[in-house]
Amino acid sequence: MSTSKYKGSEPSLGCDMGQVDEGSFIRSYYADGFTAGDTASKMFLHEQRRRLPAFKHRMELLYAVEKYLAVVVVGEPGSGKSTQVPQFLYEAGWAAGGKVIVCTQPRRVAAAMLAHRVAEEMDVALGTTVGYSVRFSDVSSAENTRIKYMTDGTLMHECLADPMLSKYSVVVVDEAQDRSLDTDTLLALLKKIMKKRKGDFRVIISSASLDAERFRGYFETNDNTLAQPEHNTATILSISGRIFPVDIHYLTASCENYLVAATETATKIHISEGPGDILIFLPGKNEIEQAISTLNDQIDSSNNLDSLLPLAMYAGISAEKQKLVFDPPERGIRKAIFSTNVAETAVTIDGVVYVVDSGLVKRRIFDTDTNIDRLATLTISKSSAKQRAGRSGRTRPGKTYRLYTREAYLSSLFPEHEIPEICRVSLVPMVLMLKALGVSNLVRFDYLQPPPPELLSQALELLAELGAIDSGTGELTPKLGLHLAELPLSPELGVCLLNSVRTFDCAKEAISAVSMLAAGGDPFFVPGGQRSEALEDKRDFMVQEGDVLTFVNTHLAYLETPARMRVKWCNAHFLSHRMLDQSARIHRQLEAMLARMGYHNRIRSSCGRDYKSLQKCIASGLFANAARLDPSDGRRYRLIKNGLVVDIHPSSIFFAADCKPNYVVFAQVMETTKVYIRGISAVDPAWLSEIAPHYYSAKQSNT
DNA sequence: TGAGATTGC
Repeated sequence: MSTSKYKGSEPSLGCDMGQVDEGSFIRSYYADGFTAGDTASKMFLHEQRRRLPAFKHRMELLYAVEKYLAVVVVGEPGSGKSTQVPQFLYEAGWAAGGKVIVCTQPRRVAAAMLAHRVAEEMDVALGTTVGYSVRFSDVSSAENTRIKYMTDGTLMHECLADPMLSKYSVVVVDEAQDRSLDTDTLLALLKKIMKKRKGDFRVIISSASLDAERFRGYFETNDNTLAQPEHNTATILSISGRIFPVDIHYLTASCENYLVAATETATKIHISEGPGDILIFLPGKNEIEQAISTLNDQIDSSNNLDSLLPLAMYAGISAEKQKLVFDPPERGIRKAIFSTNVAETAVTIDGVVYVVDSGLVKRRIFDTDTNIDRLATLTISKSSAKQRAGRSGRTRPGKTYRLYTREAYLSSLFPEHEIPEICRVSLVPMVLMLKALGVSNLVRFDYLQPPPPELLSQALELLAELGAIDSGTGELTPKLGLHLAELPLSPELGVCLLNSVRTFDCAKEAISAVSMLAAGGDPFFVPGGQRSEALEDKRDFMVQEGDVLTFVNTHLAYLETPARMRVKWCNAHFLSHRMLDQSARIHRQLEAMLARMGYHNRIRSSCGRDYKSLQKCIASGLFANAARLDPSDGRRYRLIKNGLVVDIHPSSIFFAADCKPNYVVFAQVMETTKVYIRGISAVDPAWLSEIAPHYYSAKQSNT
């Protein structure tokens, strides 16, 4: 790199290499297309397996699992731990007697890909000896599957039906360093199970970073009736990875505008460095679109940037655009992929040799003073920065350009780790799960890391308001509370759903409403060039009662469209097929769950044109999210619970309406550029006190 | 009046 802005490089950094490492195998699986029956490829796979670093530690691992109840495996990326550890356990007999070895992942795709890979290595059909089970797709057999990949959320929910996880002999919790709320909750449950199952159960915690001692200490117990020969119950095992060096470059002085710096760095890499794609980490979609448009202008006005191709990558991007990101570029073309942190862990893009890191991320922060989520742009942690850098060295030595100084990086501005979710998100799902499993004292519960008390009390308060927790005993209410723990929904939406079959007889519409809100709401997209056409189309679906009924209308129209026509239909109406497809899957799952809960003869009930019962049903779950039009202003609202002034989100049908309803309930409130409410439904204030007298008699004085 | 990070049951 010729630029003088950067200096020095750091000693090489642990990062991915693997020809067969976990992350990139989906590509080898699909692209190379070698099949399990092919002798040459079988030998190739076998040979690859033996070359993995994990293979050298096979005996050591099996010895540790024999001797200790909990083993923390520290394996660098590319070590093969996620594919090999379950196979070693299987070969050593841990699946004997019909027991199952389960390996959990934080993300669905990872679970599916790993199962594909391991089935291939073991030369079995997927869904037989090796399978996986994630939301919406169970490719496993209750009789035959011995190695099962799952998401940690799925396994956690299995505890409701089988609290001792009695089918399983070993649970491998992979990627534990992610510290998602589900992972932390699952680890706490596994510790309880480990103590109760007296020696016939093992937990393996697999983590990439240096949190090993925390995990080991957590699983260590002094109960010497549990451990085999010694008094230890937990140990640590390290597996080295395969490492390509990554050169890290820092700015010599902090930059004023990171977007300008990002595009400049990309063009300089393009002009002065060898082949390889560039991955640029930016905090959000807006920043990405802005950087790409700047870069496109530069490409248009310059002769030597012809072969640079800017692309965008973020979670909500269309399948079409996503394909461009993953497909290899044409010969002689270099991709410059501007991405959010999806590319940090969730997806792997092959061919990346250069990384440009803005050092920023957008993250949701829950403000316990106002009970409002804020989407804030924050400095990443040092472990995130290392993870991002590692993305440049997956296939050969790489280079990473950090758009901040080395001094800044080493300072406390960049924290060592991300704050784990248990300390910063709503704890409602965890509280429901623990209560459902009979944990009565949540404050004194044995967590891996105790959550802040404000978050715990906020969750308990909300659940009590909704009637899921008995405020006298503090236990889950027998029917509502337990059902809410089972449903894959926020408790507010869960209450809407259950009330639709219990009281309001509008299940058909309510399932649609809840599925749409659970899938993220707003299915309408408004492309820059075709604003008026898109808004015109949206008007056809609009219902004046509000966004939620508009979503229901759209969802029902989608379901009535024949499956093979749906993509086309969505494109023609400026609707997100991804979102509507997701809500249709949720819809099917919720119908099935209601039937299993004994409401099978109520799930077809429909309110038809009687929108009032549907609106009341929505309000019955969202009553605490109520707002009143500010009469002095006529376009902003005040939250009834705390008087906070909020704005209508521009995606709402009420945003541009001349006459706005006096009272509304909403599905979400979040502070971005302003405090916005979205997923809005008009209500009659009399319904609120009718539906939730306990809530509104107490709060009356505030309004 | 003017807009969005990400994952999961």
